[in-house]
Amino acid sequence: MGTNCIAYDFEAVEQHWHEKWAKDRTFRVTENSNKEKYYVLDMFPYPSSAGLHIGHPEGYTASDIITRHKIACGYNVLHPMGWDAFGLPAEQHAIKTGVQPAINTANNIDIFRKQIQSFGFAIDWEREVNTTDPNYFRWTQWIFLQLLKHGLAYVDEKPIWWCSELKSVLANEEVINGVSERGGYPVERKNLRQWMLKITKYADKLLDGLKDVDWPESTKRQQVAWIGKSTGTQITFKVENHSSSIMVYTTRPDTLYGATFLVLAPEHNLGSTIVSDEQRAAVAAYVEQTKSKSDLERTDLAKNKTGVFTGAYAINPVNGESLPIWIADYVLYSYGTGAIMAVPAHDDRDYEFAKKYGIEIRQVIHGEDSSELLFCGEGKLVNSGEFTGFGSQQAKEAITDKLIRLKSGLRAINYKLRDWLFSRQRYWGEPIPVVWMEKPDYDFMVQLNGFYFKEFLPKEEISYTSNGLTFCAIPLTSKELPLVLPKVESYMPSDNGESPLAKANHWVNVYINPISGEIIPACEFNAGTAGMWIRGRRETNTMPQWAGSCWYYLRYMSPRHSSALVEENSEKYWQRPDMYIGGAEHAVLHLLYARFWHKFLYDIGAVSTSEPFKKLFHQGIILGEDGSKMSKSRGNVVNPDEVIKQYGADALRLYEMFLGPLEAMKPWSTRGIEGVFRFLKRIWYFYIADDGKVKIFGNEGSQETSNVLDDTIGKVTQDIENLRFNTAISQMMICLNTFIKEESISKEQSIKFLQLLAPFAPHIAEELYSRLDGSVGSISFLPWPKYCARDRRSEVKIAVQINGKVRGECFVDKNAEHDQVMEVVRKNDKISKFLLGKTIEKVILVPAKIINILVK
RNA sequence: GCUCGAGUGGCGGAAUGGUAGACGCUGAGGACUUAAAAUCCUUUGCCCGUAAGGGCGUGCGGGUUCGACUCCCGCCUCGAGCACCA
Repeated sequence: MGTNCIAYDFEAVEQHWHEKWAKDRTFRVTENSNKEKYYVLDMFPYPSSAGLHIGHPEGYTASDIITRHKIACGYNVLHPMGWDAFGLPAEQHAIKTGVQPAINTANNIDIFRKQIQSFGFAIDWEREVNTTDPNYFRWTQWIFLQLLKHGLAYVDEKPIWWCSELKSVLANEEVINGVSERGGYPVERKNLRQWMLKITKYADKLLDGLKDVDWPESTKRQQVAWIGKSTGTQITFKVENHSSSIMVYTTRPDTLYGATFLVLAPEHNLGSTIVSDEQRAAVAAYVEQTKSKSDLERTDLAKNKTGVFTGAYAINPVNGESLPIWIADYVLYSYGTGAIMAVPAHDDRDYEFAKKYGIEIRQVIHGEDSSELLFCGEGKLVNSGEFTGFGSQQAKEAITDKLIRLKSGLRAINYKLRDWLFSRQRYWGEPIPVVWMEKPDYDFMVQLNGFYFKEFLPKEEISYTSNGLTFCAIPLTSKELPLVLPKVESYMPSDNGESPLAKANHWVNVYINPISGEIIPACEFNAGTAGMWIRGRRETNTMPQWAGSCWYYLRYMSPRHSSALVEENSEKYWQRPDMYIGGAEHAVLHLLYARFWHKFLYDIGAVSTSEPFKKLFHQGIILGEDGSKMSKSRGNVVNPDEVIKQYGADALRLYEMFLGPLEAMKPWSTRGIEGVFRFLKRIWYFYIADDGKVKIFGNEGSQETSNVLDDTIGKVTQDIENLRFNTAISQMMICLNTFIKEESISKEQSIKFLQLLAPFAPHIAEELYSRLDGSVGSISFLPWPKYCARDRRSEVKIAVQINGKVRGECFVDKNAEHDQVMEVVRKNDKISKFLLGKTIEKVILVPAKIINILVK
C-alpha cells in the first residue's frame, strides 16, 4: 500500500517508496533467469567532496527510464552503480588535512550514495562496486599482471609529459593543447622511467572494432583520429660523403621528384653526426634553443617556422639529386622516423619553410586547375622522369615499387597512437604489484627449480639501469593480491618524480624467498632468518585513475566473486552492457582504454565478447540559468538536493528529461521546473479526490480518451526506444489534458497512463497505482501497454492549398478521392472564393493530409 | 587551418518533403478570494487593419519541387573535436 496523504506530498510519497523498494529488494536481479537479459550501464561517478552535481542525474535518469521500460517489456535488467574512487582530489584533500584518503573517500561515497538513492533509480544496490576496495583492485592488479605476462607492459625511459603543478607524469591523452587535462596546468617534457602499456599493439583491433558498435559517429571519428593510422612509404636517403643514411616516412611518394630538401627533428641523433664543420656551431645552438622551448611554444609558433642547415646533403634514390639536409622543429621526433622529405610545392608546411629560407620549390603534380604555386591535392605527375603522366594513386604504387627494387624503400604504416603511460607518482591509486631485483639475483632466481613467482613472469625480462646497476621486475602472484597501500606519513609527492610511497621504507624494502614466495619487510629481516632470501624493492608508482574504470562493468556481473574478476556463468549471461550512457568528455580517454583492456581480456579468454560497449550514448551538459557552464565562481550552480527538497525527485527527473534532447547542451530554468511540477500536481488531483480517496473510474472511457491514450502509448514507447524523452513527456501532457477535459476514463486506462509515466516519475506512478489497485505488486512489473495501430477515424481533416498557399481546411472521408474532396472544397465558401473565375490546371492530393489545387 | 554538428517566437524546444511554432515557460486579460498564494478559463510569431481579412516569416543568397525548417549549391555565425602526424 501507499501513503495516506491527501495533497501531493511528494516528500512522504518518495520516502515511502524508497523504503518499500529497499525492503522488498524490488530491483534486485540475478543471473538465474530464463528471461532475456538487458544491461544498462551508467558511467560511474567519481565521488567528489562537492557532492552530486545537477548534471549527474541527467544520464542516470535516462538510463533509469530505459531500465524500467525494459523491465516492463519483460527483460531481466541489470542496472548497477558504483564508485570510481581513486584519484587526485582525495589525495589533495589528504595533503591539506592529513585525513587518510581512504576515510575521506568512504565519507564521500556515503554522501553520493544517499544523494543518488534519493532519485529512486531502479538500481540493484547489492551490486555496488568501489575501485578502491581491495577486493576490487586485486583484479585490477591481476589484469595488469596478465598484461605484463603477455609482454604488453614494459618500463621505458623516454621523454614523457611531466606536470610540475600536479607533480606527476601524464599520458598523451591527458595533455590537451599543451596543458594538463585536469586543472589546465602547463606540462613539460622530462626523461623519467615509466611503466607503459602496449596499446599500440591493439591499434588495428581498436580501429576495426569500431565498425561493430552502435556509437555516436563523432565519438568513433575521434577515436579513429586519435589512433591516426596512415599508410605510406619509408624511403632511405644516403648521406653524401658519409656512411649514414636517413629514413623518412611519407604518405606522398608520388611527390618524390619534387623533394628539394630533407628535414630532421632537432632530437634526431643523426643531426650531430652528419653536420659539416662550418655548420656545427649553428646546429648546436639551434638544437639547444629548441630544447628550451616548451611544446606549447613549439606548436604555437607553427606559423613562423625556424630551422638550420646542416651543411650535409642526401641523395634522392630515384634521380640521384643532391638534397640539402636541414634541422627544424616543425618536424616531430615522435612520429614516423623523425625525419621527412620536404616537397615545398605540394605541402604547405614545407612551402612556408622553403619560402622563408629560399629553397627551390619544384612542381611535380598538376591538379585540375593548378596555376597556384602550392598545391596539396592529388593530380597528374609532371617533371617526374619515367612517372611523368601518371596519376597520384598509380604513381604512389609505382614509385614505391621502384624504391623497393632499389632497396631504398618499403611500404609502411604509421599510427599517431602512442603507448599508454601507465604509472603515476601518486599515493591514492592501485599499487603496481611488482618487486625490483638486481639483475644477477633475478637471473639466479628464475632458473631455480621450484621458483615461486612464475605465474606472471614475462618471457622477456623487464629491466632498467640506474647508476650502473640493472634491475629486473618480479611480478607478484595471484596469492599476494591484493597488494594494499601502506599507511604513510606524508601524501606529498616529490618534485623529482618520486611517488609518496617511496618514503614508506617498511613497505618498499623487502626480502623475498624465491622458493616459498614469502615476502618480509627488510626491517624485520636479520642474518639469522632461515632460508634463501633476496633483497628487493617494491615498485612505488601507482596506476592511473583510468585503470579501475577499464573493467568495472564486468565486476557488476558478479561483484562478490572471489576466484576470478568475473564469474564465468554471469559473464556468459550478461555478456556486456547493451546501453552505455555517459559524457562525451571520455571519447578517447576512458572509452579507448577500456576497449583496449576488454580486447586483451577477450584474447586471453577472460571474457566472451570482443567489444565492451555495444551501444553508447552521450548525454549533453546542463548549463546554468544564464546559459554558461555551471561554476562556483559564476554562482550559477544548481544543487540537486535543494531542488528535490522543493519539488521532489519525480519533478527533477521529469524536468531534466523535458528540458530538450538528451544529447543537447541546455540551460537550466527554475521556471521550467515549475511547469513539470504543475503537471505532476495535475496528475495527482486527477486521480485523488479532495478527501484524499482515489477516484473511482468506470469501465469504459470515451472515444477521445481511448484515441489519445493509444497515441500516447505509441509515441512514448517509440520515444523511449530512441531516447527522445522530451517529446514523450509532451505527449503524456497532451494525454492528461485530454483526460481532464473529457472527464471519463476507464480504470484500465487510468492504470495504463500511470505505467507510461512510471519510468519517468516512478514514485507518483507507484503511489497512485497502489491506491487504485490495492495490490502489493510494483507497477514496474506490469507488462508494458500495447499500442493498437487501428484506423479509428473515418473522417479526417485535410488542409487545402491554392497554388501552394494554405487557404483553409475541410473534413473528408479518409479514403476520399480527388473528386470527392473537390466537391467538399467547392461547397466551402471561404475556400472556393479563391477559385472563382480561375481555371484549375492540376490537383495534387495527399490522402488524409493535404490537397493542393493549382489554378490560373 | 582541417573535420564534424547546429542556427526555428520573448525563452527551452516540436515538426526530417505535406496546415511551421506541438508541449512547457513567460507575458496579457479574466474567474475564484476580504486579499495573496495555489488553481482554473481565454489569449500570446511579426506587420497592416476597429474588425472581417490580408501580407510576411525557420541565419543569408540561389536552386530543385505542385509544395522546402526538411533535399542540392554557395556564403555567414556559433559550438565541438583535431591541430606542424609529413
